[in-house]
Amino acid sequence: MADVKTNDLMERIVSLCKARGFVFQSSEIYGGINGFWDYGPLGAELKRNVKDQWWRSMTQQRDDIAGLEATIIMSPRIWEASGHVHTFADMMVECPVTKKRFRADQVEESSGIVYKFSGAKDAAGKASEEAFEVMVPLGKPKESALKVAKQFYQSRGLPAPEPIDAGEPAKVEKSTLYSPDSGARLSDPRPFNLMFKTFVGPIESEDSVAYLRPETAQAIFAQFKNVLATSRQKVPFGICQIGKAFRNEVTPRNFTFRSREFEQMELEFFIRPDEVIEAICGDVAKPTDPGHPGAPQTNWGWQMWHQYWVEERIKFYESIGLPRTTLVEYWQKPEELAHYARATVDILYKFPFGKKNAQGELMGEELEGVAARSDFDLSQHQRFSGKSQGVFDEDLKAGWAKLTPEKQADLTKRYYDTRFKYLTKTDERPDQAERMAKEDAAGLAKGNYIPHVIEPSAGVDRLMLALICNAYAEELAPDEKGKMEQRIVLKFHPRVAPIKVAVFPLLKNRPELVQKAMEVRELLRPHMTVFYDEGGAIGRRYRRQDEAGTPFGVTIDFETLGENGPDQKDTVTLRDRDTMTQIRVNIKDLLAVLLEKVR
RNA sequence: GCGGGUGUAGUUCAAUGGUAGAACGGAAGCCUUCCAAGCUUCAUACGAGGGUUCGAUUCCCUCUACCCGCUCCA
Repeated sequence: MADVKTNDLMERIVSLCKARGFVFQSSEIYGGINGFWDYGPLGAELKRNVKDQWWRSMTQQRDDIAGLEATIIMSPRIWEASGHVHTFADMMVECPVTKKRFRADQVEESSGIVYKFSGAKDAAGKASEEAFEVMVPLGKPKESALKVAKQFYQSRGLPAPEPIDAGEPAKVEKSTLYSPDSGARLSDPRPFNLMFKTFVGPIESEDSVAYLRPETAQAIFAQFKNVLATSRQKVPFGICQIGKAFRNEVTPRNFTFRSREFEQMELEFFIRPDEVIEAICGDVAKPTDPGHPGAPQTNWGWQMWHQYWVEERIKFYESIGLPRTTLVEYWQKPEELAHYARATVDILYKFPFGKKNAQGELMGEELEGVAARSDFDLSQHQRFSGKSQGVFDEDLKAGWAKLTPEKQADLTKRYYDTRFKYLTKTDERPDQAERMAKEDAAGLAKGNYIPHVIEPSAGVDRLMLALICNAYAEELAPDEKGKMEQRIVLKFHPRVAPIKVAVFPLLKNRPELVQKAMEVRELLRPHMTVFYDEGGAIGRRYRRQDEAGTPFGVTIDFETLGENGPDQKDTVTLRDRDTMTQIRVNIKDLLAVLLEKVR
C-alpha cells in the first residue's frame, strides 16, 4: 500500500466497520465518549469467535491449563501488591517544554535567575497570551532563557515567536517549581492515575475506594492457590482468563486500538525456577535455535518456556488468519523491560496506521506481550497478604535428597541471592530481607518454592482490528456484463468469520427455490451462523456477503430442483468468497463439506 | 495534556444567513436462470449547548467526538 494512502485506507476500513455493523462509537446519539467503542452484530460475532478460538486453544486443546473468570472489581490491596497504586497514585508535575513528568515530591531543588514572559507575538501576526517562566543557572545569559521560551511558544502554535518580557528577572534559591530538564516552570501537581476509581457501597469515602482492574492478570495470581488446590494441576501449569480491563489512557487513539475499556486474554503459565529444574534434572535446557522448541520437556528452564510460548502464540495468530509476514517478534531491550521482567517479547502486527522505520516499512504495533516475570507477582501477593504462595513439589524433595552437599549448597546460595535481590528491591529492610531470603532458600530442601511465571497477554480488541485490517481488500471483479468493477471483501479466516455461510434462492419469485433454500438454511443452522437472503439480484447478494466477510455462499437453483436433469438434482452451488469460484455440492454432503472448511 | 484539522442521511460528498441535494447503500414491489442489471415507491441528516440576528446548518463562543503531529501507554 502506497505511503500517502495509508490514512485513506484506515479511513475506508473505519467506514466499512460502521456501515456493515462491526464497530460503532459508544453512546453515539449523545455525541460519543472518548476511548469507548461498541461492537455491532458482525463485530460481536467476530469477537466471540476470536475469544472462543483462544479459549479452546488454551483449555480444551491441552490439559496443563485451567480457566478462571474473576471479578472486575477486587480488593484494592491487590493493586497495592501489584504496584499499580504505588506507581500511579502520586501527584505528578509536567515540564511544558519537554513534556516529561516528575513525581511532585521528587523534583530536584534548583537555584538561578527566573525570567518571566507574559506571552509572545509571531511575525505572521499570531499571538499567545499564555504566561511562561523559566529558570536559568546563575551566570547564564538571557538568551538561554529566551531559547526555552521560544520552544514553549512554538509548541503553542507560533512558528517564530517573540516572547514578551513580564517584569525584571528574579533570583530564586532552592526551588522545586522548575523543570530539571529545561528550567521551565512546571505544571501544577495533579494526580496521574490510569486506573478507574469507584466506590464500593453507597458511601463515597476513602475507605470504600476500589478500582476497575487495569489488567486481568492479577486475579489469576490472587486465585493461584485456589486453582492449584482444586484443578489437580501441578507446576508446570497455567491459568488463563478472558475479561474486561480498564485504563484511563491519556490519549485513546487509532480507532479501537487504544481504548479505555478493552478485553484481554491472558495466560499465566507457572514454571519451576531454574534452580529447582537443576536439582531435579541435573541440568537446565536453554534455547539453542530460534523457532518453536517442540513439546515441553521436564528440564526446560524459563528461557525455553518463554520461547515456547512466543512461538505458540504466533502459531495461534497464523491459525486464525494472520500471516507470519504481517507479524513482528520484538524483543524488548534491557532498558525497556519492567524491573521485574527477565525478558519480554512483543508480538506486533503491521497495522496501516503504525510507525514506520527509516526504509518506510511498517514496524508493527503491539498485539500481545509475552513476558517472563520471574516469581515477582506471587512473591508480592505473598508479602502483601501474608499468605504463602509457594508450592510443594515432591520431585524437588526427592531430587534434592540425592544431590551432593556441594550441589545443595550451590543451589541454595543461588536461590538465596535472587530472593535477596528481589526483597531488597521491593524496599524490605536488609536484615528482614536476609532473614526471609534464608527461609526461602531453606525451603528448597523440603520441596518448597514460589513458581516463576511466563505471561502471554493479548488484547482482544486489537486482535480484532488486526483481523479486520488484514482481511480488508479492494479488488477488481467482473460485473454482469464482464466489465471490471471494484469489489470490497473481508477475507476473514473461516474460523473467525462472523457469518460462515449465506444461503440464497437464485430467484425469489419461484416458491420452489425459496422453499428449498429455507430447507438448506434449517439444515445448516444448528451448526454454524447462517444468513438467508433473497433480496435483489444474486450478484448483489454475493457482494453484500463479501463485505461482511462471509466465506461461503450456497445458491439453490434450477439444477437443485432437477429441472436440468436428474444427475444435478439436489445439488447446490457453493461459492467461494475469495476466488469467486463455484462448485456443485450435493445437499447431503453440504454440512460435512462446510464444517470441514470452517473448523 | 499541547498544537492543527474535521463534524450535513447508513456511507461518501454538495449547497445555502430565509431550515437542505446527489451518488452509493437500505426497505417494499415488479422483473431477473450466478457476481452491486433495470423500473416504481418509500424512509433517513445539519454533533450538543449558548450568543449575534426578524430569522443560524451557515457567523461567533463553549463543550463534545473523530483524524493528524507531539505526549502518554505503568
